[in-house]
Amino acid sequence: MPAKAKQRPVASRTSARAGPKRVRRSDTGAAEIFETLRGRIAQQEIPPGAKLRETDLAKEFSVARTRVRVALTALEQRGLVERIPNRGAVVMRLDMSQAFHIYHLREVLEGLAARLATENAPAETWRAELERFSGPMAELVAKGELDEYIGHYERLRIAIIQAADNPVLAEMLDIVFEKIQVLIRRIIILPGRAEAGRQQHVAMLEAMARGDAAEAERLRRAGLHSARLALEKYQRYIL
Amino acid sequence: MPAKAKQRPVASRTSARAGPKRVRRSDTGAAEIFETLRGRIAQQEIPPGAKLRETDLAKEFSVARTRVRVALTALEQRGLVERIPNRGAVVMRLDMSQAFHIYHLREVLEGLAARLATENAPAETWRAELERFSGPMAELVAKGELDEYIGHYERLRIAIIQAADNPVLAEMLDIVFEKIQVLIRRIIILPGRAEAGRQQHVAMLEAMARGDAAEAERLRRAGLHSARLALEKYQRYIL
DNA sequence: GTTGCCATATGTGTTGACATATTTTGCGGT
DNA sequence: ACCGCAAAATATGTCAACACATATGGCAAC
Repeated sequence: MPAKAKQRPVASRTSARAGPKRVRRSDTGAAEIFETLRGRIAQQEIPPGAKLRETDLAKEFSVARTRVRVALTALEQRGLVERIPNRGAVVMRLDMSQAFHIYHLREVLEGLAARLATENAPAETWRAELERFSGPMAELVAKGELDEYIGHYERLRIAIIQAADNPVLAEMLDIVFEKIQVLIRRIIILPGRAEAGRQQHVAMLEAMARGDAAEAERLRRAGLHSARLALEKYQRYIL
Repeated sequence: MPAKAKQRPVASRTSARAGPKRVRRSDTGAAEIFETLRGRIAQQEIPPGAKLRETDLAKEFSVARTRVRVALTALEQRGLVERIPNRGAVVMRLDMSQAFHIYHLREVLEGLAARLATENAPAETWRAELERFSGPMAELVAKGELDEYIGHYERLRIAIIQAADNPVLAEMLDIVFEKIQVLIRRIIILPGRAEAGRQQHVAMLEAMARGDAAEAERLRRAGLHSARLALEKYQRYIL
């Protein structure tokens, strides 16, 4: 029974990755490369369609190409890059149909997370968040302070997933989230979307604060459903 | 510039893997090793806790160790094996808590699949399956012909996922399914479970045949919920 | 000036040897 | 007999060179 050694030496880039950083990897060092590239891809530091050359990456990270290769294999398995034989790895492009597919998934996965979180955590847990979303957040929205808004949004999302206490679910949400991270910023700026999302979160948090797990799930799903409809309506302005 | 069509030799294997066999791989040949090992692990041909030695596998498949390594990396990413530095890869053991976590996921994922399938496919699609589950299948259950029962069960599940037409969802269901494949056989033999499952499928198919997507989702979720309860009740007899 | 072909260059895929960590074996002491 | 320690054996991790496929650029023909 090997106790897992905590290792996360470098990598802290500008990126404020919030999700569960624990990724099943063992190959020494390759994990860092994987994480770094994953972050860059998720934030479109490396744009979709860009080629990732093994030799370049090997030089940049000062490692042998083998490790880069392992990292690329991992990225490929996660669906972040596509590897074409003898031609290299290109960053996956997110088309609209896939975005919808992912939103359907988010709907049920985050709904489940909300339900489990409500069931597992004491109801008081959500009081503070509820007040934040009721009061201060409304101002942030009104003032258009979207960065801070997104920050709180993210924190709540993480808290819910942690409270849900289901590692398999957490991993899957991580996989879908890293693919659409960039989309979220574009959806939030859609007309009325930020305020709508805030109100939906307030409603959900009220259900959670009173321990109504089924209703929390229903409301979370409804929220993401409406986000998907907004995406559909304004898709020409987004992608 | 002529676009070259890439054709990949489809590895037909003895194992009757039913799920979407399309796995994002590019490294030549490693895909076959991956698929083979995946099948063996899913069916417990290789038991949980067993060590997978790279050198042995390399000899068995007559390939260099590198390719085995790539395959093992893929298996690791899928959560089928755990790689311990300098000690090798061992087949993941499924403990009860993880089984419950996965069942929670199945509940929402297959529920979503049922809903989408109902929305996408014409209602008549499900007539034949409905009749099969209403009539012949009842006899199979009564006679204890569980192999054939499971076969039809599987076919329907695949058909629903295909009709749902959501590749991301299909992939995730594949990931969770390969982990608990063996559990399903053990659950089905629990007292009254086979017949209960059959009736639940009939109810769901009726909803699907009348195009009631929301109800189909609800019923599928209810079915898997009760399966999870059975698993919980009889867990001492299963693991 | 444009098109098709061939040589060169770049980058990926593969291999085998080497380095390092772990497990096993064997020996001697208590 | 039983432990402990050390050395051999075994298996994994790493690397650098080689083989092969694809893209690039120049040159000749029209």
